[in-house]
Amino acid sequence: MQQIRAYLSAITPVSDGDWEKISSHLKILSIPKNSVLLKEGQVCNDVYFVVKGLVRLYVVADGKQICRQFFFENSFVSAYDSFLSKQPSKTSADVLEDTTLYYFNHADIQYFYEQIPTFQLIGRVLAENMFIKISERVNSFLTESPELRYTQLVTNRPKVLQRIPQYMIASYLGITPEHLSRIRKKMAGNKASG
Amino acid sequence: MQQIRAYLSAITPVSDGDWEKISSHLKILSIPKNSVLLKEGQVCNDVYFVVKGLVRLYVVADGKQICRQFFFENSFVSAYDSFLSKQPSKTSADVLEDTTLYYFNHADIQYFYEQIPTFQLIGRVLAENMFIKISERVNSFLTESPELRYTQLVTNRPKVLQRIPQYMIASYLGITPEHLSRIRKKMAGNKASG
DNA sequence: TGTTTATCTTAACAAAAATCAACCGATAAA
DNA sequence: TTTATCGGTTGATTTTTGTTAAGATAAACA
Repeated sequence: MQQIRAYLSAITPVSDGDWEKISSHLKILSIPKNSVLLKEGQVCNDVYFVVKGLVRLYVVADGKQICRQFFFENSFVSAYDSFLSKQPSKTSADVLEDTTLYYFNHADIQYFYEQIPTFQLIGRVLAENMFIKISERVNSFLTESPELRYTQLVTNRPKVLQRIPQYMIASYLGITPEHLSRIRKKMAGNKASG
Repeated sequence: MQQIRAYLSAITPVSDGDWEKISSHLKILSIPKNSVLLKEGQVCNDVYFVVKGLVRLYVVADGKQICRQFFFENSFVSAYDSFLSKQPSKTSADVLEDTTLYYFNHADIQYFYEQIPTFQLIGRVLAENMFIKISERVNSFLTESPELRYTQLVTNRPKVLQRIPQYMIASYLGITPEHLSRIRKKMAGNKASG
């Protein structure tokens, strides 16, 4: 639980009183690998904080699951568009390992916004940070080849390589598993000869 | 200027006193077609509101300009990642028509956050909305073909078609101008025969 | 342990998209 | 008016990526 306080404190100081208000609303959830957190069509009513394990957001297109993002320990995750708009989510969520989460719901957060003056600042910075991260993802689709996107992933997010099956990484990169396999083969060859 | 007040009031009520504080910091800028607003490598220090005309954000890759987004009348625009982080921007900005803008800088916004309690809420909602919009763009790259991305653009953002040259739209969709031309030809054919 | 299932790789082929180059039409400049 | 220039189109070709199908590896499980 102190992980969350530390996370929020990095944005703005959290007093003991404020933390009491927040922590008293936190619920904990431990679920095994492959458990579903949110199904497409449901309204997302919760924001999760990953303590242990890993959450995946994905969309289904042409019957295939396409991974939007992976969230590891010490990060917040939600189908935030659905959460904010209260519209049915196009995104689904599940966990790829045995996972422990803290979470709070829409009403909790409304309460925080009303009762904790600095929580507006926290909410803003969290949204800003999400925006910055996803902006980089758009940039990578616009300016980088799949091969470069993969090498960037290797250097910037090694955890993804270590903990997520390759066919899911392929969908995250916007390519087929077969194509990613070829990219890896090609890179291995280059590395050996160069 | 009332456009801005209306825009913000749609998020949360803006009192006369708050509006006085905000509007007294607004600066206006009228610039001709093709003027540069921000060059790659500069730190973005301003947030603009488009009164008339149209702003383009783009990145340069392999010597080519690739359009990230277009902003028409009645919208806020900034290289927001650079603005927030105060790091040199990878994104450039210019105007594609004679354009009139209101703008305020980083210090102005800090002042708003400190002096106007509800401005934190406004900043949060603006960031949330930007996040939701760009999320849809990521989704479109992950799940849609270039042809579908184009047809979606035709139906959802006709202004883009009307006011922006085709080769820029192509880069926005992540394809070459030649390919977009072929997509259009194919669609015109389908329409005639279907 | 052996057996099943999931994941990854490989190859042959097909489709999609990029590249290269020529050309057309409209607009702007001389 | 003539001449450049720019944006768009088209065709031929190459490159990239997807599809299909088969086999290899490895993990999960009885």
